[in-house]
Amino acid sequence: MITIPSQDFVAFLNEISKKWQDEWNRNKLFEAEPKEGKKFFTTVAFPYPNSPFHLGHGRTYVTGDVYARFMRMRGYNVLFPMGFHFTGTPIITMADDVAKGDKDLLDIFQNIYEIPSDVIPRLSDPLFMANYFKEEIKMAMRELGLSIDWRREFTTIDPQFSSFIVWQFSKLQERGFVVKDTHPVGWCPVHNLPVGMHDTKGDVEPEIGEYVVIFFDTPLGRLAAATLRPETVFGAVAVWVNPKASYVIAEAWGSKIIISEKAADKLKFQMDGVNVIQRVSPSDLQKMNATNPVTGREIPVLPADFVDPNTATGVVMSVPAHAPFDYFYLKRSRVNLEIVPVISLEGYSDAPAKELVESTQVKNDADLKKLTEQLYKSEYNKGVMRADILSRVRDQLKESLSKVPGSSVPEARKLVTEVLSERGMASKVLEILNKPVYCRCGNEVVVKLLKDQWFLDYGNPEWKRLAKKLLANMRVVPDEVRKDFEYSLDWLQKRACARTRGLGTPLPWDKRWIIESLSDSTIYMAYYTVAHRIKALNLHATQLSEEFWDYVLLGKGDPAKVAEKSGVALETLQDLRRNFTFWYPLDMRHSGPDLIPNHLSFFIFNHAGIFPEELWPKGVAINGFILYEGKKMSKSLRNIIPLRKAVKNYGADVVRISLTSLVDMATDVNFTDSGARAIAETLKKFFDMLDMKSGSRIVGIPERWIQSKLHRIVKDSVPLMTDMKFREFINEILFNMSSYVNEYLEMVRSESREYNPDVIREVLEIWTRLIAPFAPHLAEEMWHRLGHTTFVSTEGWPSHDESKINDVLELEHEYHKQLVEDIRAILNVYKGKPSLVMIYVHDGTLTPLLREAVEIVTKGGNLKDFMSSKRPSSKEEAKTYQRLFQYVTEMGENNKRLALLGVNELEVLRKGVSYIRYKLNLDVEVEPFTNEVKTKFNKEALPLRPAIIVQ
RNA sequence: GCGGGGGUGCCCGAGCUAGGCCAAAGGGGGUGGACUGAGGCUCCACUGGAGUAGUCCUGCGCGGGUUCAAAUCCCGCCCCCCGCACCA
Repeated sequence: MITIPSQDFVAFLNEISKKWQDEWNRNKLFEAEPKEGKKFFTTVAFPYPNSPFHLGHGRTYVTGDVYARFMRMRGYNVLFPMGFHFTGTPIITMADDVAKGDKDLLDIFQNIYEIPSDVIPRLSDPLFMANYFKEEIKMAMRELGLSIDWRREFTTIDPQFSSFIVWQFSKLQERGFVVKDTHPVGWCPVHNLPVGMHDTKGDVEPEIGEYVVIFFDTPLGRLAAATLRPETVFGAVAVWVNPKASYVIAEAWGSKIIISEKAADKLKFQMDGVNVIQRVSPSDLQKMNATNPVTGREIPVLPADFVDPNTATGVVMSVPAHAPFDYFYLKRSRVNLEIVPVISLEGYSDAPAKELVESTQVKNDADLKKLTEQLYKSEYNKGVMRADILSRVRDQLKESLSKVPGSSVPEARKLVTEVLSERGMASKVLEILNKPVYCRCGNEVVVKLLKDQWFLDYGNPEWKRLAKKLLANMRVVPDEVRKDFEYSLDWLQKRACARTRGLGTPLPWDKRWIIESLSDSTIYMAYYTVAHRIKALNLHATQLSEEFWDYVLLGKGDPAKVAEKSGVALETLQDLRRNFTFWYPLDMRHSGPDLIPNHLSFFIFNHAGIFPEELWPKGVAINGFILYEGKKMSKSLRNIIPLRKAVKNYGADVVRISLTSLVDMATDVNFTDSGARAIAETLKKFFDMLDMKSGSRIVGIPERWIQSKLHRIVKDSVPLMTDMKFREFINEILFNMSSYVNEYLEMVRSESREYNPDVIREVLEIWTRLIAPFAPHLAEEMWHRLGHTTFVSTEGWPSHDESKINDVLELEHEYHKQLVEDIRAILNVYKGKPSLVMIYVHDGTLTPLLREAVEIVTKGGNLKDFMSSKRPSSKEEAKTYQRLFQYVTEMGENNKRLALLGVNELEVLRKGVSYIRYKLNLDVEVEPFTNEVKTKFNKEALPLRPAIIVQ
């Protein structure tokens, strides 16, 4: 006996995992080279090494590996490579944080990831960090048993890879997909650098929004009022300024304008030529009137504390009919102004702001803010522009604004903005919407309009068309996410493709810029096909010119000339070309759903824009995220489980199954300790079956039954696995198969004999191969213990023996089980000590009739169809038919199929008596149903529903 | 707001595109039992309610509707999660 106690099973798993990983490695099992036969090229998005892997990272990699291993066993020449993404700023930011001694980060590195204390200080060097975590992640991948061809590993800052990226951008440039434009970004005025989410305090993404600025003329200059609701300008009856803030008269937008001093400072980041002429006090402003540019009326300038001088222009127009703030403060300052309604809203009076403020107990600005949100929302969605506003409009605007009355708020907003902007009466200013956002250095982030920024123009109609075509021909697993891709491809517009800092490749034609990380990771799968050769041949980046890549990747140019020019041997060039064309196109790419709107969409665009159609990727597979004990893993919850730790605690195979196969692909999976243990226990059960070597060689009903179950599973396995229905598959081969084995052993026991070791072996021979993609280490170990000397990882997928699938046998056994259930249900309510169970079987005279009824029901027919086919001759007969038909509609599928087979029920039952006796632990007798039985017990029997009498 | 996905029994999670095999798979947990020197192993039974008979009642977010029949189809409502850009 080699029984391994369960508590030691994990240790055992870890031991064999190491052993087989080494064996695979030694035998170069996963190093793929072009050869005759079908190929399968699969990739998973490469990791960004700014931390070790945690449990959440594992799912996609294992999912990809499971599929790779399955395809390998299906006879495909599988290439599964891996690289590392060094491009971008987060590594730099994180290294900075280490240097600064960021407490939270150090705590996580020390106490969660258990990074040695002598290593931590060295992580302040970004390159050290990237390389350190790269190795760490590689270890995790190896320990998980990923079947990767490691010869092809690279990082995105390898000079050779950079040459590839340079080539990529040249191609995009040639096609006109790279354009120059201005672009607003969050900006730190002290750093003088763009600020993204990773650079802010609390990791907030600065949201940039647009305010419309409407100019109200005054004797001193144009008061620039900023608003998110320009359509309400018809009802602007005053202009607010903050009495405590300082204002300036400045040159901007080609005229003299009045804005807050702070606004003037920030405006300089958005346009050239902003010039402060002089300060002006709020009290001076209040002495003047301003002209509403739309109505032409003179309106007062009034003080209000709620106006934030630091937001937009620091000047606000006052629309008391629709802005609760405006109404409230006008009323409080006892200014009596006309309230001009602009929007009509069902369920409200003319001036909804007034109505809301007066019907609510407004205590502070927070209350007003709530009311404002409520009102803005309903007006935006349901409001209609009033007809009478046109009468207030000054003559020269009447015609161009004539379409405003009757239109919806969003339409009116667009129209008003357009009309006013065209006439120089309005402009726009950008502002951080979720302000204040602070840079890590402590300064408040502002909006800067970057000029001469480089973009990939994903809005280019021709490019979009190609991308959509690619998607249409691509396999998407699961199919539900195809919609997300369609939406994303449609929505993408210009996207900045270069940054001013971070690791990566300089833009070939403008070296001040570094190609940004989501732009240099779109077609890198192509690089894998030759990466190992470039390394082995020690090719230098300078040799890898545009012509070189043109030939290798596109077959363009004369190889002899390219060889001469680059110094790369002709045969080498041709070999590289062969490698590329052999593996490309990519067959499958695995990723999480977070990459759909960005990386995966760019992956589609760039392939579509650079490669000919026959080299476009064939498929993507998306899997959900990971929860740990029902919760999202997060720094704040401190529930991050390092992947390597999980592998150590549960065993690689257990983690692999837990991450990939407990739920459907698209749903988030919940990793729990109890779930992982359940998987380990079940795996162990199969492992322990290796010891079941002695017994009887009888092949009876139980043997034929379990063989039928086994081969049916094998038969269903290929479609399930091909569709990546891993949950269903694991459910079948792990949990169901295990209970089939139990059932088999019970069936054997009920015959008072031993199991058949040959059958157990047959189960294990097949099972080991079926589980191999999921639990490759255990499968390998068992495969060898079964006496094989090959690797199960490269064995063929098992095929089923159709002759062993026996429907009738399975149906009959289900029938026996159903009967046991029925009897148990009776015993449940039976008072007294049962000693004997009598089963009286229907005589079979109704069987042909039953079959006809089942046939009709199966075809979707109803009682009428049945009656008209039978034409009963008496009322009595009709009643029998009706009852029988009713019975059939309520029958289970199993019995229906038995009915169609027209089996002899008495015989079937006799075959099962010993099983039923065994399960109930009671004496059971089977007899034909007779009239005497009927009168004695007042019981009926129907076909497939014998009368049961408990005594 | 726009777009996508959900709300199922103590918990997790299938099923709902093709309505009847659904009191609703599977796993976890719980209760009882078998095995055992012992068990945290394994196996068996039970795990909505009622019941001296294989049944009946209630039930799959809430409220309606279609149908002989609805977790599954239709309408309305409530709630939750994710993405919305220059960031990996």
